[in-house]
Amino acid sequence: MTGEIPKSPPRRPLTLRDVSEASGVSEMTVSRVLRNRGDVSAATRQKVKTAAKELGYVPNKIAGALASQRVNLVAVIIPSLSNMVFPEVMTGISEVLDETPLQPVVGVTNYRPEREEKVLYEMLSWRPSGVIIAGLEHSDAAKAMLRTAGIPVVEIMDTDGEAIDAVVGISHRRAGRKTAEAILKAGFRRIGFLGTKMPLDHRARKRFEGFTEALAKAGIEIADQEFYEGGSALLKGREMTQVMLERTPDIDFLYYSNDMIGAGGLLYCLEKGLDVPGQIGLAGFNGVELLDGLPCKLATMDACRAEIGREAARIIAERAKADGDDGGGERITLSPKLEPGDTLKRR
Amino acid sequence: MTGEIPKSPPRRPLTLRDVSEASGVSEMTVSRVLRNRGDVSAATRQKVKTAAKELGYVPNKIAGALASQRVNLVAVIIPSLSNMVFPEVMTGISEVLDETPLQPVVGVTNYRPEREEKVLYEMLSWRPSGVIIAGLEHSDAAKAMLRTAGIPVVEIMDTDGEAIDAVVGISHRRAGRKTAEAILKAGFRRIGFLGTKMPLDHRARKRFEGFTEALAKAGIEIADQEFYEGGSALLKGREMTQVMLERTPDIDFLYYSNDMIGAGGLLYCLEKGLDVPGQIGLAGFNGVELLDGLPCKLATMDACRAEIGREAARIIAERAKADGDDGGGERITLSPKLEPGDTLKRR
DNA sequence: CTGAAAGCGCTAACAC
DNA sequence: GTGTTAGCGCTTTCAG
Repeated sequence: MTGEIPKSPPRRPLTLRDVSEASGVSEMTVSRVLRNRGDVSAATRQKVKTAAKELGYVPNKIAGALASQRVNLVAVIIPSLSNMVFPEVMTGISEVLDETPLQPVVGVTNYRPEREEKVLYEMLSWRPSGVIIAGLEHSDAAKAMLRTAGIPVVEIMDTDGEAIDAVVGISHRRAGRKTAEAILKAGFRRIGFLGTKMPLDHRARKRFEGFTEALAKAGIEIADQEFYEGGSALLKGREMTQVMLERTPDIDFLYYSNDMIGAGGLLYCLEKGLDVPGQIGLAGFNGVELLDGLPCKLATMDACRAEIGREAARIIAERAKADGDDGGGERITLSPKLEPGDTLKRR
Repeated sequence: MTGEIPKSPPRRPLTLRDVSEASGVSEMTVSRVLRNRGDVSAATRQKVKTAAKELGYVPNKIAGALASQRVNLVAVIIPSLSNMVFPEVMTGISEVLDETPLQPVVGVTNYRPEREEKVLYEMLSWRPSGVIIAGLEHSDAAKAMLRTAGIPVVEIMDTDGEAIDAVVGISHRRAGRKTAEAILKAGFRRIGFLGTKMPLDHRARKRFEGFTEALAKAGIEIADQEFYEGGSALLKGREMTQVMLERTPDIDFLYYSNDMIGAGGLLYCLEKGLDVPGQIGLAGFNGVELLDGLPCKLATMDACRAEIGREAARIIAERAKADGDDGGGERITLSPKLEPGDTLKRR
């Protein structure tokens, strides 16, 4: 396509040696300058820096990592980027790692265990300094890899279960329970559940279990339930709500497994002119920012996403600094607050 | 904290040599088996595979990459994860790269050039097989790095400007222009603009420029404008809309620089009982899925996000396979379609 | 089909 | 302060 190459760009990437020759300083000293390591006289330091900049030298971290047996990468393995939850976790992680030499590298599993296993294998083969991974449920092979990797592992989001090493999260069972208790206390009795079909979203499942368990304790059963898969969550929330209200007209509360479908349901109820929460109450889960812009505030429970990211990163950073000679097995359980908004309190 | 280590996990990660000794096969042959390279007898192949699995060997890609001078990583550099747009681009990229040995690695710049420069430097130091980077505006240093890296570079999202190598995107100037033309054609005349304050979001700026340019051609000026920064976009859209409607009551159209604030504005107008689009028309930009769940469909223009990701990945993948001996400089301009929805056509 | 030798580009550990 | 010498764990190349 293109005729001839204009200015021939160096086909071979530059090496330390090139900088060494250009500056008349030994490779070793160049290396020292570029890493701010050891004492180098201001004069040579300057010479080297100039030469490196002029050549446009970019160090080869591959060689550096192999020689030093140190990789400043943290593997972050999450199920998805497309709901607002994981980007916020990432924000928390970056916030902390930005203060350190560590750098996050993200892998996405799409909630599929085989995929998780593969992504994990791939990332571990780069010998990262630590792993932050969503959830406590992993294939046996994945668990084995994490255990034998010999690096800090922080499982995040969920604390209901056995951890491999450290954990930072909330109890989703408890979150479900607390929400149910608040709903009952507000006087609602005919309660419907709306959620994702995903059998692999263990956290949604645990919330559901905690929820039904608390209802059962009060002698109440879910009055109706509806699940969805794919598509626009807002639209699905709207549609499922319509279906449920038509199928079970005497229902007086709708618990959504996430805020997005909850928001869709809320918009639907409002459009239909239903009295919220007089006639029907609603609650979601996550505490997404989006809710602030809705006509009325959906009850929700903040999942502490940024905080979880920050804590997980802090654990990795501390252990990376301590270089393995300290403990491990930290367990941090955050307590999500129920935010009743305008859709839960019966007036 | 922990007492004594239970089963001592191998402090030293396993090497090819460990597998070699365990299987009684030379390192070289083990390497061949593990990479499916060259001919190896079924018998030894089996021996090696078993040994590797039993030991839980994970190859060291650092050493592999250094030796082979090949890294199957693609650097993807984007401004943000927290609006729906880049996650969708990522989806497109993954979709294509999943069929190849290449793997995307994401870096986030938060719309800051210094940050972009640093992230780019960091990623290039891992010697990736290609770079996909958002936008055409980069610091001189960043441009120099991209040019001298000697790997395929695809700049995405935007085609209004000079490219370093390949480009895949839409013309945001044209998008702004087309939207303005449609608005004028529908009969609106007192038009307000609402957007982000970010001076560094060049694509939003170009849309704005194209928009005002098309209006000017019809002898019309923006009647009012309002900008925001940070916070919940939905809420900001609502607030800005209120401000503008109060300040400029005779306004008859609101053009939002993104769908999220547009959705907030739409909800506000609907709540106020305004006749949309009879009394006031609205339009956003991006074509986010969320709009499907709104009470009425906001006019928008699809930014072809997934498609852009797919095309960019395809270019990198093809050139990686061709190993540099082919062209470069591809230029793909996608044409976003205006989706008039329910808020643009005057009835 | 299998193995031995020679690096990949850098840094740790010592000399000077 | 600065230079020298060995590798890091793998793959390339070339011999059997």
